[in-house]
Amino acid sequence: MLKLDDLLCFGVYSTNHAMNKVYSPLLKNIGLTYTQYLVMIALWEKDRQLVGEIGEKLFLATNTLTPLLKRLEKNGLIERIRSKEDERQVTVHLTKKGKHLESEAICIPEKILEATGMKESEIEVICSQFIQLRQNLLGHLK
Amino acid sequence: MLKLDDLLCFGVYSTNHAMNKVYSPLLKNIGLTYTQYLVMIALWEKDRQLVGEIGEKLFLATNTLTPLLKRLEKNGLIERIRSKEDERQVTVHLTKKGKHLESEAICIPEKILEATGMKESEIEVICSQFIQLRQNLLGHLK
DNA sequence: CGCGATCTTATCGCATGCGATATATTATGT
DNA sequence: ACATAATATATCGCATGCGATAAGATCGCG
Repeated sequence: MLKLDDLLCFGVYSTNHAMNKVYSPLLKNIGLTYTQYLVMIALWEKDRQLVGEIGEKLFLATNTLTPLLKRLEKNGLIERIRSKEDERQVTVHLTKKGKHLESEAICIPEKILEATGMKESEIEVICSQFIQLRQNLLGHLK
Repeated sequence: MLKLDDLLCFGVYSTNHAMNKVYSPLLKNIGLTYTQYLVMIALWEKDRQLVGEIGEKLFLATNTLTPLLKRLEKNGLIERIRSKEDERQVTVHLTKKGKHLESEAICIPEKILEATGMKESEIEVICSQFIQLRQNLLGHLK
């Protein structure tokens, strides 16, 4: 018989939800949704990226990203500029406001760490297990 | 500096996505979405549950569940019946078609196990760590 | 050169999730 | 008994995710 609590997928699913619930109030303070936060982190790491580059890092396609990026643009955090060399491509870059937001976001990870109730060393182990599992799953799809 | 790959949350988020990608074709065969699958598992475990009971197990509120349950009802897998003793409550129970669907779903977990590329013993350890993390996060919210 | 294949982004429809609010019913305190 | 609070479900609006498809630009091959 199928049991909910025995399913790895439900462990991942429900943990993801819990993570979102913890992030939600923190991100609300800086006016971002969770996915928008991930996009901003990608851009803080490296400014001026193509839509496709961002998608590759976040495992998201343009059907999710294009509307999301338009909302970030409307909020004045990024700009989307279609490339002149190759007009298929759209480069995303941070505005001054978008760059400045990083200083407000920088305190979030420690609050999350606290909420996990785990030591940093434990987190590292669990995180690498997640990544391993993710790679196995994605590898199996090919 | 914030780095995407160091964030536990992104590990959970992206693994959840990968899990969904693996499940998607399997669930399409039996005509369920992933969340619908979770609801059905809850009902296969125990038929006749209140909307609220299902929500508690899946960590979902009625704003998600009510429309989802209506779709399952429209597809003939469940019935929703408002209780006569307490007319605030709605009991969800499986139809014959809904019960029968379990036999088609029963083969899914082994396919998922294969896709994880891990041994069952490993899965158990990882899964319990996820659940521990989830409990910590949820406990921190109170 | 020309034209079909490929690439890059955008659009559409549907199903979650969830904060906020509404509605109806039951419980409670005086 | 009756006003009020608490409970259970439903509705609404918005932001993802994603399969399918479209639109436009570039590439590649004959």
